[in-house]
Amino acid sequence: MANRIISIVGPTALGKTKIAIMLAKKIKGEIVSCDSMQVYRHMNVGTAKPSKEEMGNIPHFMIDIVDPNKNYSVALFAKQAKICIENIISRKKVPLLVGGAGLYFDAITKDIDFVECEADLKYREKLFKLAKTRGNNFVYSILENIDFCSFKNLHPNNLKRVVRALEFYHLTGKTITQQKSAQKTLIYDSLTFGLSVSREKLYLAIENRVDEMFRRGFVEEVKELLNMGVNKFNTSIQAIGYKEIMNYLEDGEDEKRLAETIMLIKQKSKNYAKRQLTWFRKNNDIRWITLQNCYDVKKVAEDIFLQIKNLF
RNA sequence: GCCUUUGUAGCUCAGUCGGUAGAGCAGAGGACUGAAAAUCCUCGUGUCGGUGGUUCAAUUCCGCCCGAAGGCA
Repeated sequence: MANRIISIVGPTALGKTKIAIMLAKKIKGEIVSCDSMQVYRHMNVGTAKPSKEEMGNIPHFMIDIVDPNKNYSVALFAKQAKICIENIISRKKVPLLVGGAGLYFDAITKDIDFVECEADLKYREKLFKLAKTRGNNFVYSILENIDFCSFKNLHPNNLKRVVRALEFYHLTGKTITQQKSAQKTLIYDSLTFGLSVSREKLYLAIENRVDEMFRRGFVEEVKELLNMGVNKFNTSIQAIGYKEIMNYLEDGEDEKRLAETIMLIKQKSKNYAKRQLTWFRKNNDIRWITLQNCYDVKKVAEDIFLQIKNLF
């Protein structure tokens, strides 16, 4: 029997973090963040990371574990998060997996088996250049004879994935398709709750959250990152908000452009929320909780508690 | 008051030498196995500002009206 964990997923800005903390207090839970950007240190405001006070005395894992000028990946996340979960279980506490990063979530709950395979940046670069000179279709066509299944599934313009599929074969001699089919049985049995609201309310909540981030010093946070030597090639700065503010700062500050930047960030966040929903909606194991009000965090925590209290 | 420019999709704008129109963004839906807050795919009928006129046919040409921007007085 797989180990039981509780998960809370859903689009950004619905209060997953707060709900998880409330729930953790009721069931002796410990939180494992499932977020691709909260892993970075010094990125607090823009990732809506919970503060020490908000965390209360609930232990949090997979937050602040890597410097923003270092590269991180799902594979590393999966490896480290599983260790965290094991430790929590061994302490007889309940692991609460919380976050909105779909692939990261699947990596844990579907136990994706990432074989040892570092990135080969030079090979990637070579393929990208090839695509530039000879076109996306040319690189795409290379894949046809190597991994026909991926070839069929990928679109030629999705260069990033086409290149990754080729890179994977280049490094391991196996195809991504072969890796996918070599699934193991699941280690964890996740009882997963998904949060949702009407699109209108979701978008409103996102706008409010972005405004709040700027009140809390989002711009200053980005400046500090730049001072630390973080640059546009770091994965961390690709987070929504960070790259936009970085562009804004490059041309000198100005009130009108700041307003435009804020608008842009709101827009990108909405686009992202939409993608998160697309990811989670296809997951049939999720128990959806439809919020009437985005700020009624307490009620949702109570609701989830009622559904799980008999399990522990 | 006069002159000029301008009014086309929710927004920014193309375009039609007269045969009722299309991009980007937004929006909606979808994909996703080592960058994933990334990357990518699909979806475009709108009184072409209003109203008269010319014409077989006007969003396109002409007149008038209304709105916007700029210039001259």
